[in-house]
Amino acid sequence: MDNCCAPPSTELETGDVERFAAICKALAHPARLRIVLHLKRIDRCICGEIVTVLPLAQSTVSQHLKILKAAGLVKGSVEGPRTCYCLDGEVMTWFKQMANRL
Amino acid sequence: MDNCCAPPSTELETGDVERFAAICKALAHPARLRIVLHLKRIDRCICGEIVTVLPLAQSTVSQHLKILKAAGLVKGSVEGPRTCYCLDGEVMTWFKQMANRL
DNA sequence: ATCGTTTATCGTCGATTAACGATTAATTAA
DNA sequence: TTAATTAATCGTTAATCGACGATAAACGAT
Repeated sequence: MDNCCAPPSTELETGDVERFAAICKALAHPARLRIVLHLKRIDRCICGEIVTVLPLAQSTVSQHLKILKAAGLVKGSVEGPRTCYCLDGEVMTWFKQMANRL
Repeated sequence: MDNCCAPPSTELETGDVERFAAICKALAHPARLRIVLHLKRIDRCICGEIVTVLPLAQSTVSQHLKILKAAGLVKGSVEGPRTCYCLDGEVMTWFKQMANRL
């Protein structure tokens, strides 16, 4: 209505709102946040290692990883009997940019 | 363990993780995100106006505002029979800073 | 082919969330 | 004082979440 020529901070698209909310939802649990922070620190690791770090059952950790993956924050690649997880840098960056527009 | 002298991005405190997760939870609903965006645009407004903007019942909007207030993102001041809401800039800033550390 | 390791999925349970209408409380206007 | 306006709270309902143990699936090693 008035910021027709504002370059840095235009209004968020409708789809962006939904996606940002979905990512927030994935990050809204302390255990999942810790998983993300752990993956940031060590870059990549398998599910089993996360299980040793968190006070949660293996199935619960697997569930949290599934949620993070569904939100796009995390990528998983099967390597033999194990699965290696890492952050998706692009999605992380997108999230931060959106957060900065709030 | 190795970043003993890294100035910009030290590890998050335990309490910070909890708080960040709690704020994410508050932002994890599209309606609440829209409320935050609306408050950013118009700076401050009463509950009734938000009701006209969102396709939700008055009681539902009031609940969402309560959740945003509990998370610290929003402040409300009673002005006669109505309540005026606005964002808490400091909390918003804290959230963005934490997000940038992910 | 079988065993051990690792991870994902299933089923269950209690707790929490989201939404609504109805009601109550607070305040202004008539 | 009464009526109208505005917002918060209550009570209910269906749906979702979070956690777990048990089980199944995938794979490497023997």
